[in-house]
Amino acid sequence: MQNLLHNLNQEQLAAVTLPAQSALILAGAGSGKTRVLTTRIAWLIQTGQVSPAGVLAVTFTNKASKEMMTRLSAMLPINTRGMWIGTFHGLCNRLLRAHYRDAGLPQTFQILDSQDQLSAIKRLLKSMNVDDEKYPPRNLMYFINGAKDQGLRANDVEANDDYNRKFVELYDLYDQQCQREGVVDFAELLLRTYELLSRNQPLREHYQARFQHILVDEFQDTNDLQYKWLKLMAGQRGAVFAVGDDDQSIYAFRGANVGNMSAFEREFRVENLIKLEQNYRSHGHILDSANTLIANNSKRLGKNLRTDAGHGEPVRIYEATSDLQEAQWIVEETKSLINDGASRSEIAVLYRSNAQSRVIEHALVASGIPYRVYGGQRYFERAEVKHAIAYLQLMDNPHNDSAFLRVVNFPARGIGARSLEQLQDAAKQYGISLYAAVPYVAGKAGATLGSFLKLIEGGRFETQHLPLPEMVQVVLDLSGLLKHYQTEKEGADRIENLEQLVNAATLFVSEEGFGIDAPALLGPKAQAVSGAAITTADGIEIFDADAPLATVMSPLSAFLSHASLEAGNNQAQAGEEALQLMTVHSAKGLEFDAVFITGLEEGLFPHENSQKEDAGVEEERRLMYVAITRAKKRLYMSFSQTRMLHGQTRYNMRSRFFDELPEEALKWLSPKVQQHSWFANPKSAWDEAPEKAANSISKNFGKRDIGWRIGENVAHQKFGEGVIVNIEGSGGNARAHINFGRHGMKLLDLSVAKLEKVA
DNA sequence: CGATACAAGCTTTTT
DNA sequence: GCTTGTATCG
Repeated sequence: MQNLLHNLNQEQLAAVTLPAQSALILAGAGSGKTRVLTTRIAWLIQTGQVSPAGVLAVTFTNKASKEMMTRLSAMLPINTRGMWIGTFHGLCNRLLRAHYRDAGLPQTFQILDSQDQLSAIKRLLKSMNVDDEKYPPRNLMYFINGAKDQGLRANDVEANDDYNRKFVELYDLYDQQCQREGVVDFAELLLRTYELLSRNQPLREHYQARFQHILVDEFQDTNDLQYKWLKLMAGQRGAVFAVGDDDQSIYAFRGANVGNMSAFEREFRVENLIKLEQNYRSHGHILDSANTLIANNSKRLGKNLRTDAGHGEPVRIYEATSDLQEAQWIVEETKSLINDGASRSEIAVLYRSNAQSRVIEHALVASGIPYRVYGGQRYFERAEVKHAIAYLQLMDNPHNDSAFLRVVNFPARGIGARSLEQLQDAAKQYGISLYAAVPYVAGKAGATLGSFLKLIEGGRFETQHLPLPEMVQVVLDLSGLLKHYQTEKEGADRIENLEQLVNAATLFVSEEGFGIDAPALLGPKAQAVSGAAITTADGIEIFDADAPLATVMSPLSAFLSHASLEAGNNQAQAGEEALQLMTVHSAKGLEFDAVFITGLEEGLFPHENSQKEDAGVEEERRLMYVAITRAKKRLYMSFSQTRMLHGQTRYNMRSRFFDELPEEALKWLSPKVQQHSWFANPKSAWDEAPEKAANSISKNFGKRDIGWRIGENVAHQKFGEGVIVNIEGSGGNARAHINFGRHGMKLLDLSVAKLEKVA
């Protein structure tokens, strides 16, 4: 016990040892949040207040839940694998597998990832003859997910016009299609579980009694449904220990509701609100910058980070003439950091949007600095892996039409659009899956389809008693996927990825505790061995969704869930010591010795799409706050006068966030005010497109007489500072397009407008 | 049925 | 500027 609690500061200790009531922990960046969470669990168990089985710990990412289990294993001499620690989705999957009948799902229900969901929606629109120009599939997906994230079914959604009524109707049809195919999307996992527990009192009471302590990580990221889910799980007695930071709420765009924090405080009658404000990560100037910036937000629970480390170095700010030059500068600074002994993996380059990485990557390649970009394609999302998975899905649940369509003619086996049209007609006519409709197709098409059906059924028969990895290997061969890629020129990588799937299966089997006998648990027997059956007073039999997973689902079903729920690492290039490139969003939760925040320009960061709503800019500011607080020792910020975006050169003003930082913590590397001539940069115009450059230069020379230049900084009485983006006309008729940042783009008559030069 | 051409789109993202 | 998705040709 002494061991467990020593090294905690006052605030942390207070949080860890709170009584068994709901509590809210406001944990600032770098304040030891995960430590408090895991120590709390360990302390509860060690002091005998709860058994490991009485703890439910919920996170958002697999990474976070793994981290929690690892740390907990180090603190306690127990097997954490059996504990209920996981993501919202992972835990719901487990519950639904155990109670699939009550939840109204087939035992082998499968999980759609976002890709699958979108294609399912496209398929629905097509079969319903809906104009996908008028009702874009993507919008329908947002609509459906948005509704589900609020806990709303189609008939709960209010629609006030025909357009929305159509969306609601399609939402309903989409749900029907999923039900027919035995598939659920991510939001459905949560909603189904929520509905299951709302509806089924004995089941609800069972879990409510079981989980006396519920701990939630990153609480600020919960959406409405997750909040309701927690409320339901906790019941009247459960103690919810919520850890979060309202200043780091950056996922409102996908349904996260920071308001859940204050709602929680109220509705869970929180008596203990503890703030963790001691920061162990960043030096003073960096922290001051973060604090000063975030103070500009209005809706905050209120928190100020402090550090014992001194001021440290000032925040370095650099103004580049072009995005190209900004990248160049990053390379130079990185080189000198490495020269001074910095480790490449301890340096991060952050940007607001992915498109910005290209210029930087270019410069890095040219200079030979190894780097790693986060956010690329993930293992289970690769086309060839998805194909292999689709074969496995069909063997486990043949009614999954998405899987069927993905591989029915891949590798090519002569089943074209015409055959499929016949098949789809038959399926629609009888209201059955494509797989089930195959016997209804006559002629040659029917025969070819029939042989595909035999392929799947043969595969299932052949592999039914094999351990999972061997099953995967057989499917790779039988499907013809390996052969297909062998004949393809660039198939080597794909074959390697496919072979990797066998390894992934092996690893999965050993990690999740599916022993060699696991296939014996397939089918209805699975429940009989769980040994956790409960009979309630009303005689309802309940099987507790207890670990190991092997007791509630077959290895194949489990592996397929795993593939959907954990798409795998998204690090592009693994291996050596490399510079870290990522969006600010993906940097959340990470820390680095040195951090570059790049592209700090009005329109980019804060992003233009966010500027319409007030709440939008506040979220951008929180995003900036997250970015700043990633840095331990050194922080750079940069912006550029010109930037290529969507194939066009844009002239941006520096971000408003610079005006919200404490001047005394900053050091401007380039003069704060500089001549804004793009002639000054020999690379920008001349080298790239000689013709274009000549044009704009002659244009510019032509405008000399008006006294204004493209790219020049100006000030307007009403609109404030802006940049001249373009000049049209000449002499007394000259008009200028001026980007006033937060006031937008204006077209002003130069002979009339009262403009001042900003030196 | 497969390969190639052109148009449209384009913040952030985990599960 | 580049990627993605569909339309058309062979």
